Amino acid sequence: MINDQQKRLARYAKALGHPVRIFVLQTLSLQSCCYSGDLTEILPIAKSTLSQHLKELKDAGLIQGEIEAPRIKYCINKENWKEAQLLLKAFFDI
Amino acid sequence: MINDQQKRLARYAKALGHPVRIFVLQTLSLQSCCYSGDLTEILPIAKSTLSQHLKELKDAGLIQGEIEAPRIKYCINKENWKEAQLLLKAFFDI
DNA sequence: ATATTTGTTCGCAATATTACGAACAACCAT
DNA sequence: ATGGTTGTTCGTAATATTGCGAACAAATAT
Repeated sequence: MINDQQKRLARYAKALGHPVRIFVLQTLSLQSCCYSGDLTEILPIAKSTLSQHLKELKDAGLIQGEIEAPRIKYCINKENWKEAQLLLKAFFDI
Repeated sequence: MINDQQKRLARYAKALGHPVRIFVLQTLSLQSCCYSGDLTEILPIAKSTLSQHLKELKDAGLIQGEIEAPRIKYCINKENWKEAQLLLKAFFDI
């Protein structure tokens, strides 16, 4: 009934469905990458909460983390970012 | 910290974050309007569940309902649809 | 070895989401 | 008036989300 494209689009949209995650993605796409600590300094939430939001974005495939001990460098997952962009574009240009 | 645009974008994205709601919006934008009953016939969910999803989309401002007794005609809310489109476009074209 | 930095995981709580069936309200037709 | 159609609302249940602090793990620095 509901196809895979619709499910993937909904999955991406769900990941975008929180102000903090929008902010994180905007930050990442403006400066290509950043560290979790950079975000903790700016955002008025506990680091454990931020960690959950980052996990949410990771699970959705929109970002990826690279260990740069002792920190973790987060970047946009360009491939999936592109897919989300295309799915949303197709959706709105119906 | 987090501005109004980011909140509105997250609000729209959240509304798009379920396959059923994606399907409903696609249907509505392809045929401009439709009745709730049309969707109930196609979708494998209870009518009360569909009603909840429609309410969700209405609360987010993406659709609007017009009484055509005894049915209700649902249409895209073009103004807010446009806003969502522009916010998402700006977001991905960063 | 010990302490510091960085970020995740755990435990908990409050609230939201998703889903269903039954009951209800509004309107039309007979 | 009685019955049929349409869709919402209510009650309930299971699960997910959001958020915090404390505890933990991994690596570096002293």
